Amino acid sequence: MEVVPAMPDKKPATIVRVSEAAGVSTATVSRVLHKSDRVSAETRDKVMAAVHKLGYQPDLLARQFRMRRSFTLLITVPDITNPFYSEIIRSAERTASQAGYKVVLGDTESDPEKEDFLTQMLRTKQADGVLHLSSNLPKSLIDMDGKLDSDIAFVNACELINQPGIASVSLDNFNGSKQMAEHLLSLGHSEFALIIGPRSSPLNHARLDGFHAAFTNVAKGRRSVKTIEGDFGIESGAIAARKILASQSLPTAIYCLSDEMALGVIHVLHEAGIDVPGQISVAGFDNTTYAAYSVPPLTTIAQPTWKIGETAMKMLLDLVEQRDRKRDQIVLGGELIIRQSTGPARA
Amino acid sequence: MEVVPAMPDKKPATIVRVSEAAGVSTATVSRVLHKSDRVSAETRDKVMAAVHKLGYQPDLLARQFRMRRSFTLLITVPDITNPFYSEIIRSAERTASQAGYKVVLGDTESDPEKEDFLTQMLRTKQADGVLHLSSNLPKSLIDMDGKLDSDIAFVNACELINQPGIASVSLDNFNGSKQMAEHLLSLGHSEFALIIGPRSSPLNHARLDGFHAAFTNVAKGRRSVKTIEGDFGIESGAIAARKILASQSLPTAIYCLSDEMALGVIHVLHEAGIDVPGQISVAGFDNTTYAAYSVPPLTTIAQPTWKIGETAMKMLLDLVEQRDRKRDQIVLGGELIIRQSTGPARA
DNA sequence: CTGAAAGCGCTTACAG
DNA sequence: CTGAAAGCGCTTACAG
Repeated sequence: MEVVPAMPDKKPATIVRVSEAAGVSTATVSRVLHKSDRVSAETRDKVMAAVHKLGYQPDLLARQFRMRRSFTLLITVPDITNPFYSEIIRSAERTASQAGYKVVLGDTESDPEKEDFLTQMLRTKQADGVLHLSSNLPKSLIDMDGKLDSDIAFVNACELINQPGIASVSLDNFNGSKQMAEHLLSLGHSEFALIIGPRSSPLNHARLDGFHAAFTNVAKGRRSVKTIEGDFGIESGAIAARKILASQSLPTAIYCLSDEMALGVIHVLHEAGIDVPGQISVAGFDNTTYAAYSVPPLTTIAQPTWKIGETAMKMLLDLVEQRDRKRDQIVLGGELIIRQSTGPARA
Repeated sequence: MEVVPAMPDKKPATIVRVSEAAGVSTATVSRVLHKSDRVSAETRDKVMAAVHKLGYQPDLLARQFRMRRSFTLLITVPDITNPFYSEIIRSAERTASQAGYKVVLGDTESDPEKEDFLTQMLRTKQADGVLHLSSNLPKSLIDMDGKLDSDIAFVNACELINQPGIASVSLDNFNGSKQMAEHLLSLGHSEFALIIGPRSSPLNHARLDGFHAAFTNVAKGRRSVKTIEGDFGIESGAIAARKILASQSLPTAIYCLSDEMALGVIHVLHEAGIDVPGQISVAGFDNTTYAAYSVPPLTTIAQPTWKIGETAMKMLLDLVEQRDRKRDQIVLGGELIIRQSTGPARA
């Protein structure tokens, strides 16, 4: 015969009911559940038995309220659609969840208003800290001297805010770009088109400086560099490529400051029947998954995305749990990955 | 002369301090802030003045606790790295935030354990509802009869759970796949390789059935279909392509049940010097951004990602706010997009 | 090792 | 239209 299960109470069990069932105080239940300090094994067993019997799930909203923190960390992402960020997010998320924190992803679409709206979560206590992947300092986190409020657990990564004293992890953009320029020069290129990100992004400067730093005095005289602005997205790369094709003389190499833009460029060149790298070499920056699978596979600068996400999140956790107030600025090295999209300059 | 700003209080203002400053009760402040019902204009002005003067930011953790909801919605994403989901997430997120809800993204990596862990958030009140993009029913949401707990605000999308009575929005996979098969047949193809997703995914069945339904009795006799399992990701497409190349006879068309896999296939064919579509046609499914920019551009079935995300999120909001308990199952049509990766079968 | 009790900052019947 | 007051479910000094 089947035993008909008793109709369970509609309301979920609370800590009070657990404490009654176990014959202890709510303080003891709380201690068993969260800090194993000084609870007798016997008491612990009684409590755990009651927890299981009642199917108790703590009301985390109450706990968060009481403890004045949400155990939630915010990541503000400029473009959730860009695979470069996906990997950073994934590693940051893993690091956070191992430490018992949830992650909220905010897709800002590079809009300062949205960044501002999202970072309000820190002021309203809905997030304990933020990993900010943008060079804009959100208004909502500024204190009266116009600087980042020092009470806020804030880590900046990838795109850096131009202000001292902010914890950050970023790539050595200068040297990454310099390596790429050296590679291109070694292949005999001298007529370049550069597709850069939005002018507002400080990234462009470091990468442009690195690029120019590669030219020796000899090379300087003969080079020509045409610069076009994109937004790091694939479509902007395609648009820029069409502009290049419409111009008088074609460059021998197109260097894009993101893989996405490079993918857009390769697409348009293929459409126009131009061989890559036979007629024009194309290079990117980031080494996203698609760079490796592109046709032809893309020469690029690999960012250590996994390490960036993990390092930045660890710094944030240190800040949140106040283990550390050092506010380090960490710069990681990039690596030149030579694939088939670059080759000797055409005669 | 500069006025030195007074040292502000360390602690943020509370509703009590606002009520004191405004000379009203906390009840009135709360009413002004959240429900405009029956508050005199005069009182409202006094309260708002106090709010601004003190720079009051409500403690949302307290509010959430008191109201027994978090105004947070969870989206469980099988693979945050797949651009197909990015668009769905973006539209769902916009819909939610317009309604005043935050969105938490959980990257499950198709792991039922992680799905289960994340959906615990509904039990602990950290999320008011979930948009679940997976065909696994999370253990933590099951009630005693082994079915989805009807108290949970749950909407299923894309990959569907095989159980009746669950609100969902999905694509007409059968007819999408059938259209693709008809396109391929019209080009004279008869030797096919099919790269499918993981066997555990019910999607495969609908798409396989649709594919086979396109064959007339006449065509049936002459066709050959070889099936290889992938995981919808780009690398699994590349691996499958290498298997195909290693086999005795090459198919005339490779139909992949995701664009990502198709991109992996095209990459490997290019590497092997095989012309697409001259020697082998390649087709995908999803119409992600990269499908359009692929070299050659990819023939695929467009999913209305924007509409899926928006519709699913609206259903979830209806459930959460109890406007609706209908639990509709919505099926949206796909669209065949013919690009240059498919062509006439080689002789 | 354990308990009694205060209190976190809100919202919401209830009463007027 | 407004106020006094209860109470949401926890955690944490404090005391023993």
